[in-house]
Amino acid sequence: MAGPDRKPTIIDVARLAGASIKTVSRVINKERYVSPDMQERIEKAVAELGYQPNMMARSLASERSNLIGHLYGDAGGPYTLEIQVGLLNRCRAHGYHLMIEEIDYRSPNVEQRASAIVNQMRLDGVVLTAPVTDNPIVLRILEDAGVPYVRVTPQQESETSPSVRIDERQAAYTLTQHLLALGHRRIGFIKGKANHTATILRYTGYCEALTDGGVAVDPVLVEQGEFTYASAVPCARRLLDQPHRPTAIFASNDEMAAAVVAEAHNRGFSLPANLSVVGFDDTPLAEMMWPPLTTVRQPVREMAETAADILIGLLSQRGKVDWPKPVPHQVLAHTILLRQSTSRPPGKA
Amino acid sequence: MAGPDRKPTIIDVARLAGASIKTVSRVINKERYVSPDMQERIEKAVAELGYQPNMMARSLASERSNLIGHLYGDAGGPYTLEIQVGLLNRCRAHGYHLMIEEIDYRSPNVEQRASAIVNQMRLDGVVLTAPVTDNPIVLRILEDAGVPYVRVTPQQESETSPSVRIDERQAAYTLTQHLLALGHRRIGFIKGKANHTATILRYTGYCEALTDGGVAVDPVLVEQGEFTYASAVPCARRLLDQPHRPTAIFASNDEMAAAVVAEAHNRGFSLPANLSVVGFDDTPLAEMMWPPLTTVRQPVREMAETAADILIGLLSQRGKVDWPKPVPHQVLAHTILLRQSTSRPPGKA
DNA sequence: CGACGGAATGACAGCGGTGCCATTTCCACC
DNA sequence: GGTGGAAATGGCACCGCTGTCATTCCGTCG
Repeated sequence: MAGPDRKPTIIDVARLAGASIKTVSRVINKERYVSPDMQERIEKAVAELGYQPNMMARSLASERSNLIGHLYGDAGGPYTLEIQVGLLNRCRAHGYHLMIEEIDYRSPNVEQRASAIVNQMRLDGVVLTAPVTDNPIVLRILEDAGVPYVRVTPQQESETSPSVRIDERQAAYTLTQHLLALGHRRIGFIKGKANHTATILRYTGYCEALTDGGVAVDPVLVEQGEFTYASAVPCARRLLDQPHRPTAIFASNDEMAAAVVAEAHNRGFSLPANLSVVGFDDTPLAEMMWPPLTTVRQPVREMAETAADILIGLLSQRGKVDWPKPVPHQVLAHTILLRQSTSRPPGKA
Repeated sequence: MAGPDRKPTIIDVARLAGASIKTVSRVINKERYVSPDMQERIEKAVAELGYQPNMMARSLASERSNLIGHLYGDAGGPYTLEIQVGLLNRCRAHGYHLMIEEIDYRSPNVEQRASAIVNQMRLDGVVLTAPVTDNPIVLRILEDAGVPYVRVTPQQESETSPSVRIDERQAAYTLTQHLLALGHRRIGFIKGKANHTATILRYTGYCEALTDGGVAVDPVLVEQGEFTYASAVPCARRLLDQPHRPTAIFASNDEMAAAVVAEAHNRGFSLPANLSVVGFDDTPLAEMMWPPLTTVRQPVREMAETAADILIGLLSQRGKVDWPKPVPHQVLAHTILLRQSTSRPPGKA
């Protein structure tokens, strides 16, 4: 109980176990060439002292920080949170710690900030989520610093870094087909934020499904939103107030779908009888709203876990060449969730 | 362009600027006693080399990690995310980095894990959110390690650590009063997870308001939920299927309120005409559902920012006694948000 | 004019580990 | 019995920075 007040160091352990610090280090790091006897003595000493290796010292000496960073752009949403949960799961399992950094990708000093994050903290690896995934400055900094990174993004697969995604185009295609199959012909669409890759892919899927189904894409039925509830309200209004209004609306994410639903309720429509609505993402909101929303589930958590696995897998074999060729790309399965916000269009019972 | 390949160190800067590394260190740390001339030379050298101090080395030498941890229990929800956004804001502003760690407070090795997090990473300070705030093991470890922490929790204020909260009892009281003022007399209540402090306080506020308003608390109208949508579904059913059913329902959080709303819709009720519903927290869901939910807004982000401020404020004056006496406790203002899920009870127009 | 105090700078020893390179011990094998 | 090599251990420099304690260089003051 007496003993020195400060935290025990490896030296204390070595002394107590009657070994050299180097040998203690070996035990801590599970290296080979330690006799069972010695190992036991050292482990006992560690336990007795409650010794915990100092990460800082470890990192300094070994050039490995055991830190993984999550760089993301828009603070918000359940998406980011799910990503973190997934990352955390894997980090914990593999002895890494997670450092999260929001980065304003529009700000003029992204460069400075990204560089500070990466270089000062000496992150071992980084996971990027949209829209940071598309920022060339950030990517360059990571490349320059030689920090491996994995991107979680629906974007075009790249030669230089691994990525994890679902097939967003296909998902949107299938979801649109579902509406067509129900008999809808006038299907409104609310796009996401301009320039986001997801926006483009989801819209493409919608267009292709219509075309393949023999329905022309009508620009009057396409609105530009920004992935937020508020942004979708005016879109929903314009769509619903048209004289010849759509019988179904495909919103590019669940939040915007919620806005459509709210506007429909406001007008006294009964859903889905008067109007079918579908969203995208399957955020918690989707099943909490009324009627529960037909949408497509993106396995966000699994995607994050996969990203972490790829990253950690690489880190563990560092010293090799940069990336295995070809660079790994994972496409995870999505799920179309048919809930109660869709039905046959009015008059086509 | 040529130059050494490795990242520049303080030594390179010193050499280039013709100064000692100690002086460079002074400039980096904005210490006093550096001549303007010297300062300029060094800053120029730093810029030229793109020098970034190595946090690991810094931490090791200075015994300060510039790391703040967020320890939380239940992965989920917009709450955790908002907290992180708030913390991140402050961390960024003050040069700290945020390390997030989920900790399973029920697991048998909480102790080991909490200790590992705190001691290995040498966190400078920690912010706790419920329900980790109430875990004596974790608290003890923090105390033992001498790591200052701030709790974001409605719980009883403690002598030993600062806290940030809103007056949950009062908020619930006011919200209940609102329902009473509208003319409701049979007001159902769905409690949160047992043993959570918030659960108790919200329920207490409800009971007190009823009593003060001359209405007896009817146990038939009180259900036990767990703060989740799913847990509230059966509660809502029991409440709504009673022969003499309540005209209003107070759910202990927004998610559970959403469940009530969904069940009401299922029964073809029109809201709020047939049933008033209120929630608690003002999660994004509250304004995205239909009808938009009357609830009480907890300024979660500000609470996190306040917690961070308290913590950082303390860290900056380290070397003093532990905590200033008395330990700071902040109570932030909540806001009752009257939206469209409440109205006079049927028949009392 | 010498003493003295503050400003400006530097030397050097750690902080607590790991990497690299001995060194010692112990066998197996010829 | 000599020898080569793997197993087991230790010594020590060093990772990149800060804390502590000189040291130098003034300007001021009695």
